[in-house]
Amino acid sequence: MIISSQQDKQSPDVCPHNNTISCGNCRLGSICLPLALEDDEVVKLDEIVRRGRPLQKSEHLYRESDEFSSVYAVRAGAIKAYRITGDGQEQVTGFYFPGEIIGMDGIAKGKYACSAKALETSAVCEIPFHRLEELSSLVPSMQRHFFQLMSQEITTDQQLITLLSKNSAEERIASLLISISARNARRKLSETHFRLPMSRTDIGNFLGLTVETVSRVISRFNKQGLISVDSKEVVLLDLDGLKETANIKTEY
Amino acid sequence: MIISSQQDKQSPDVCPHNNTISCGNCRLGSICLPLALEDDEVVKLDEIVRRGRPLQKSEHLYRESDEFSSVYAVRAGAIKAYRITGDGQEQVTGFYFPGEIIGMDGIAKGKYACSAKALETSAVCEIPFHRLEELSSLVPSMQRHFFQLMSQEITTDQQLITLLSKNSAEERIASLLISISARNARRKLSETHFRLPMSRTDIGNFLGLTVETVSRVISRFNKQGLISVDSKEVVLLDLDGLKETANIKTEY
DNA sequence: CGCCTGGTTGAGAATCATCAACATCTGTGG
DNA sequence: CCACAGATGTTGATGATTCTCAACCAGGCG
Repeated sequence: MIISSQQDKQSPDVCPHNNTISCGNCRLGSICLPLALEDDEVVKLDEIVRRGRPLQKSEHLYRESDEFSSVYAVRAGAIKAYRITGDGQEQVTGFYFPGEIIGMDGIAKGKYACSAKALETSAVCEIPFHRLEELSSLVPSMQRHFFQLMSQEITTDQQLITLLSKNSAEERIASLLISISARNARRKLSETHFRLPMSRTDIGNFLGLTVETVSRVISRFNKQGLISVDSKEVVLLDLDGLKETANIKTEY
Repeated sequence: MIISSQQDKQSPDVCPHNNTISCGNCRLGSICLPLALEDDEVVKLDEIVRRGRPLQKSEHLYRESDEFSSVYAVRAGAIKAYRITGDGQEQVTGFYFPGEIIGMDGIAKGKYACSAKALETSAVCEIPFHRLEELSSLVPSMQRHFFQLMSQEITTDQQLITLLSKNSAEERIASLLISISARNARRKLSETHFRLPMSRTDIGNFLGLTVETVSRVISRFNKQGLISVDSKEVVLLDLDGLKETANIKTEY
């Protein structure tokens, strides 16, 4: 019932009642668990999930080379994963929205391969990995589901590889907007009106572009009437036109 | 004992005695299974692994959107994984050498997300996924190992993302050479003398460069005395210099 | 022998990075 | 409440890296 042992005076803007959320009644369930689990299996999952205090903006969930112990389901907000290159630059490897799982890169070596940082006030469900392994052994559909989640991460990464390798600045940025739009739609949010939680710099570091190029392209989309931008608020005015300029198979 | 029911007149250049190889005596075991399995567990694994006929050069192991059924351990040769982009270009997502596992991208959707094609005469061990799932449920260390393999694939992809996003043509090509060198070393082969199994075009499609650029950079490395090239045969003359040119944290 | 694929090399063009100036936003302290 | 500093974003001018187009060469196979 009381989750706040390590929480204390730290949760200014999240309703404490949220702590009573369980996987059974979480409205993200269908995204984070697209799988048909039996009721008692959901209960088992619930027992291992830890719902901690919310993360403030720019707070770290974990850091590169921290000891790996858990994967996390994003419950609210937005998280970016990034690594620092040999010469000190930041490579953003992904943005994670509610219903998505982060941290699976840590399993291989027992240390996280990326750092994870909140882009805005966020909440996550911590899933201790050794408990998840136990549960996966007992519940085949759980094991299957987790294999699928990891495989999904692989194919997502490969789409990004293709994007970076083959597509122009305009195509990359259009693709990102479409991806965010589609992920919003999955959560029953507007697929045309939303707020970008990340900075232009983050977008550039994700898409392999400089801030200036990101800014220019977004301005251009704005002038062309494809989108309407007010700092981080975006309206996709012409989703079809945007998909055309993205020039990729859009399935996400 | 007899594996060749579907094989017949098809294995011209592989010694038939190879068919007696088992996971227990495979000299790649320590790469493909870095994990301490008990003897009886290895036997169980052996029972589910299918060692089929060899693949001829440019033969497909599977194709994008084929129904997913198995992952494959490369036993000999080299395999490339690739996908075709919306506008018909080829994006190579990885090269797979003996001891490495290919096909895990198919788990998420039940269909392979890439095609896999032999770059030279190759042999693979087929591991039917549903059998692997069963075994993973029974043998915790097996489950753990497979989670780690998938996680490894994720971090490898993320390294490629970083390479594509932040590094110049020279850095990318130097990195690829170093990666191949390191993977050879892991297999107790020369880390300085080897044959590139893939074409210049494949390298370009992997690294997000045109053939011309690949060719030019390789010629330049040759002139600079970093390497010595004779078509596909490569000698890394100055591994340290190459690592400097690569300018990345080289861990693979 | 000659074709065809794969590879090399050159010249010019295009995209994006760099450098620089300036605008805007945020939050802090007077 | 305003002023200011620092961070973040925008816009412009210039330049470098890489792509494109084109010609040419080499080797393998019918």
